[in-house]
Amino acid sequence: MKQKTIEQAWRGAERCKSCGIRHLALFADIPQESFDRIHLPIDDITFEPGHRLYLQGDDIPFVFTIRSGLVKLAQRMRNGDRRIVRVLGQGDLAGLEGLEGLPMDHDAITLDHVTVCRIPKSVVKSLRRDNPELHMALLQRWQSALSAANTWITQLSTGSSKKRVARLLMFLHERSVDDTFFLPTRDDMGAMLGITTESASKATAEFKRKGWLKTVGQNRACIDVDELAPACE
Amino acid sequence: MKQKTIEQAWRGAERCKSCGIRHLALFADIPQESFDRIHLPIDDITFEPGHRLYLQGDDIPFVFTIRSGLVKLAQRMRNGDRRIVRVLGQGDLAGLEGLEGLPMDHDAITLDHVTVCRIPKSVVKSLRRDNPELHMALLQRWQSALSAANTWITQLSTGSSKKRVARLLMFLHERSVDDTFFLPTRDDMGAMLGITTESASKATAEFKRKGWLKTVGQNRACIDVDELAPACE
DNA sequence: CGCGCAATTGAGTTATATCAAATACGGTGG
DNA sequence: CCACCGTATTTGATATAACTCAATTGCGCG
Repeated sequence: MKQKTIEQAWRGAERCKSCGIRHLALFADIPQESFDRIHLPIDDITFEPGHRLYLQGDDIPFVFTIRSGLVKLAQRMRNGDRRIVRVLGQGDLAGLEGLEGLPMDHDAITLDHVTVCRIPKSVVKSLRRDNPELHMALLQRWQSALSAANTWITQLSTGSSKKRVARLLMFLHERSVDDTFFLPTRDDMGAMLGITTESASKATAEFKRKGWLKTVGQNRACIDVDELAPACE
Repeated sequence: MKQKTIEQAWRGAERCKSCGIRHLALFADIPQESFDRIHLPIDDITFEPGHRLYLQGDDIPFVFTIRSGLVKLAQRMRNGDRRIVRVLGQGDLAGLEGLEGLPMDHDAITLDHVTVCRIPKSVVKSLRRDNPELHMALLQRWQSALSAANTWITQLSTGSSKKRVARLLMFLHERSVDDTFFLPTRDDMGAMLGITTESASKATAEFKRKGWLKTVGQNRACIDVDELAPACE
């Protein structure tokens, strides 16, 4: 269970100006001049799969923008069961509740190789003071997180196990940049869908047998959307 | 299917100053002077059970603060299934996504008798311009909505049907002002928990037989918390 | 009193969980 | 390079829980 972290810190907000996903990122509409006033460290960091950005109960002084890769948000319950409540992808924000001074109510763990921007709370707060654009951006992030949570409930926690797996595959497919996407372990799939590992495996295996799902390399896959769509209901 | 609405509009924001749940409401920390500058209509409205505040797809110019009673948020899926994604109570906000100019992604329907404040978007926006307190309040509402959504997934969409019902009863109990609380129809319980009406009924009936749940009048009930807690796991 | 709706209950079916075993796979060390 | 080992996945058999369908009961209201 060794966890090695590869950190490639770029120290400095000037990188934000030329950010490749700036249009998706938190500071999308912030004018250049605002950046010039920042001298606080915004780090660009790479993590390998399984890295914990933060854990339930943590009180962290950062917000993370996902630049690439997937991050799972999981809650652990008293009895030891865990449930993945959401998966974040490119452009999503992790650790928003920290801005309100609240401890995290979930673990945030990388699924695959992930690059993030780690932004100190203080930067967000100081920019927020005089940038209505950032405010709007924050509210929009919050809103999209909420609507994603709704989707998670209606699409991924409802219906037969086969339907849930089919919908999860579509969900992952839609969020992918190329035609392949990250295929979670059956264990994680179960935790996302509220079913057992075995049920997730049986559904996945069946889709593979039918040729609707093809694995590519180790952890990636692609789907035949037209064939799989009916299975989503 | 006749819907009668009892509207008792109080026209005028000056009522906010003396609002009984001001400490819970959206404008909790807004200074008095700010209110004095508002001459836009904030209405105090009473609805009977089953009233639709808004429907999925609607584009409404209001935000609602729940003053009393319960409101269910439900999403309808293509195949006709519906799922209740959250229940709002005193102090919660409904229709937040309208502030971002988005259409509603769910229905908001009163469960019991409900009183709300109906606040025009324009009021929120104009107050937001120069009131950092309102910004904070909005962000906090959003955050608590998100954390409620997480709870909904981990507590009410996971485990056996009996566990889900038990957790729902605890959830409703905790949010009630007195020792009794609103008991939803078995149909709504099913839509909240992702189980069938019959399964909800069987669990409810069993708890009643065991004396852990007692119905009070038509739609209300109270529970023996100590007895029911173990059933939540 | 009887009507209509909601809740409850029961029997039979089906899907999922559970338990157990076999297989595939990647990484390690000889 | 290959054999081996630990882990993840797949598969199967069985038990159990939930769904489905149908009938009955209970209750408020006209």
